[in-house]
Amino acid sequence: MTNGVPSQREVGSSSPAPRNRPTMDDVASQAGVSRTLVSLVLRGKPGAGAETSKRILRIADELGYRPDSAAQLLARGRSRALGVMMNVDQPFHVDLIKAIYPEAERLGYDVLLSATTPGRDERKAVGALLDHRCEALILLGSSADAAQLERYSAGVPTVLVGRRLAGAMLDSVHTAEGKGVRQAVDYLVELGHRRIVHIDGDRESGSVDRRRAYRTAMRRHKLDEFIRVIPGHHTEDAGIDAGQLLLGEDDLPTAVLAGNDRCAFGLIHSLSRGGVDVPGQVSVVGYDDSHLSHLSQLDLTTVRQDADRIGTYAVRSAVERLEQGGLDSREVVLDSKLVVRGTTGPPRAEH
Amino acid sequence: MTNGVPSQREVGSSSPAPRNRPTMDDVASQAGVSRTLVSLVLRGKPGAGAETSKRILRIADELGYRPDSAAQLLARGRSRALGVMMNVDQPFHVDLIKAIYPEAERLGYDVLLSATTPGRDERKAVGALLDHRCEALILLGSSADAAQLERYSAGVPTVLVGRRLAGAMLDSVHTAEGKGVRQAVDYLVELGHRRIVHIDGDRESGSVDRRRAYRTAMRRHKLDEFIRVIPGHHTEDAGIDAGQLLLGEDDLPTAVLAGNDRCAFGLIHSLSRGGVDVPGQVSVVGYDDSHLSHLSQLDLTTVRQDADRIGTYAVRSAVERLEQGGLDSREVVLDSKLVVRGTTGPPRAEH
DNA sequence: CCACAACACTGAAGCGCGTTAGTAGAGCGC
DNA sequence: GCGCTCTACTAACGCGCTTCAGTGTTGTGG
Repeated sequence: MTNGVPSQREVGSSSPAPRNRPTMDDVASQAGVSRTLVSLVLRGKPGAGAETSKRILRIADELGYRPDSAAQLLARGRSRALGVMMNVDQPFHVDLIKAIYPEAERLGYDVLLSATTPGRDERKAVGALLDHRCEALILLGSSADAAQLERYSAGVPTVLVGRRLAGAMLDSVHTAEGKGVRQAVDYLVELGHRRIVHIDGDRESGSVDRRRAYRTAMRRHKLDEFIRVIPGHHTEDAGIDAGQLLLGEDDLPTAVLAGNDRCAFGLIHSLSRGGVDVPGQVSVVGYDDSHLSHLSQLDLTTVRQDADRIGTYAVRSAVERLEQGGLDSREVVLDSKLVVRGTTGPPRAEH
Repeated sequence: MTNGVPSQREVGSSSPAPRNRPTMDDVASQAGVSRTLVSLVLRGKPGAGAETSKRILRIADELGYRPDSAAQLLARGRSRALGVMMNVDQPFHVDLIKAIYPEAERLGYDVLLSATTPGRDERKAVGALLDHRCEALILLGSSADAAQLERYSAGVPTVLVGRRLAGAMLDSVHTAEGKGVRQAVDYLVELGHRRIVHIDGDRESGSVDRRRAYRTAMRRHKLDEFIRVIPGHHTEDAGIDAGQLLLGEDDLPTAVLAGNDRCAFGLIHSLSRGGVDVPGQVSVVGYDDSHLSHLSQLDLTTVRQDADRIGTYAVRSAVERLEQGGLDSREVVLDSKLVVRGTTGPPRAEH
């Protein structure tokens, strides 16, 4: 059994289970009442006698009855479900999810998760959510174009998380990317850095703003001539590639602003392998403060986004829009700030 | 706008959108045919004329019609959806998800994701899946007890991933934990290690087997007296705690077998901070080979589980059970093997 | 010219529930 | 005894879809 066909063994035989899930009618007939009454009792509406109520509840429990959400949806015309699209290997999205669940539950909504993966693009992921009649869409790190987003938004309230869309007709929640990046640049400049490079995140969420903020901040410090953006992505691989690129050049920058933490990890990895000390020779700053950045010897200096608040506000936006049918699209901008850890330091002495 | 109330600005006004999603009836009346026919055409069943077919398809497209999966489920009595429970911050689960989606799609099934988080336990997560009438359950890293699992399994085919349940009446897919651990121990012993400690994963998936395999392997090498299991979890924090514990003792072991990669990261982190060199003074082995282990200077020696194959087999198990109604519960055991990288080396010379 | 099949299509029932309108009976005041 | 209000309950419709059992029309062979 090296690496060929997996072994399979029979381990007993499962019950010839009935596999029939009980319906409301089952509960009703068991209790000797009408289905309507069961429905009332189960939803806590008034109108049933105390005795009967208790009996119905007991029987429902005994039978293991669970309301069928599909039927509920159909009957009441709404699903009470929020659809959340995430990129399953963006640790920051994971942090967001953790904040989204409790807030949704608090407000009485279900959460439907749909992940993009290599091979499962946004359209598919969102399509799945729509098919299940989510009442609102929360898109984490969408890279869809404006037209596409408008289309979603026309059908169902849509909240864009982690990205801003100029003049769009949909809600968005994101951090003040500009501020975080500016802080990072200010800090590096203060340490004495001038040759500060930025690895960007292509079309991924927040990238545009971070790129622009980087340029602006550099200019404010009169460092126009040192502005340099290396095209990248929000992945470790992109960081590695950027590292290789830099290693192949004559002259390393003294500091790098990565597109996000993952990219920073990859970069540090390849720099270290290339014999370059971080932060001795090159300082590295990440973005997100995903929980990995605190750990391992990485100890990454990064720009913190408050996932809890972002997630919470995203849910609230969606729900408010749903329940108050507000007409104005809203942009929630949360604060972001630099967290200084161990991957940054004064620039090396230039040779 | 430091860290107080987030700024909110109005950014325009959304369309007073109709927000009415088109139904089959809409398509039917537009096309001047019956709903039945629309249903047939949209599902590619024969029985409609070529012209009419084309027209219906065109109109459905123009209207942006999407079948309502709730109604479909109700009507045809099955959801064609697999429910997957995952722990959102277990990177290994993420790898599994990536394999599950395509295989499910290939077999014509939807995937419903439900995450456990701190504050959202397994019951809740599985409950949500059941409410949506998933036809089968795929549980990644469940730590539910046997009784609970039996209960799930009685209602709907259930596949347990990453864990084995002795004599249970449900399918399971996992790696040969024993083999991986044995390889790791063999390797360490071969390098000359004797004081090999194991940090376990409490009740988390695979832990029991790994713990037992560790003990067995140690005994086979006549290292009974060095057997030591430190209670832990599959998290970085547990690794950090274990590291602190070890640092506080007189005598460090020469090698540690962590419960999984995350735990290994935490351990390495705290050892490094404590001035202990890895692998110079202590060798560390992880478990999972989650994609992080290749990266950063960690370069973790670990036991590889083939996420692709595990995910694929999990889906196949569920679907086969669903479609062939097989009666025997089956256990799929996949191979696992040690991947040697940079966190292991010969033991330090004992003082 | 009739029987019969093949084709293109339709009507109606029903999935499990929520909801609206309604009923039957008890209690009460006068 | 009448009208009234309450309480405790039920019948029936419809959500959007699939499916089963047809219906009507055309073509074919004898």
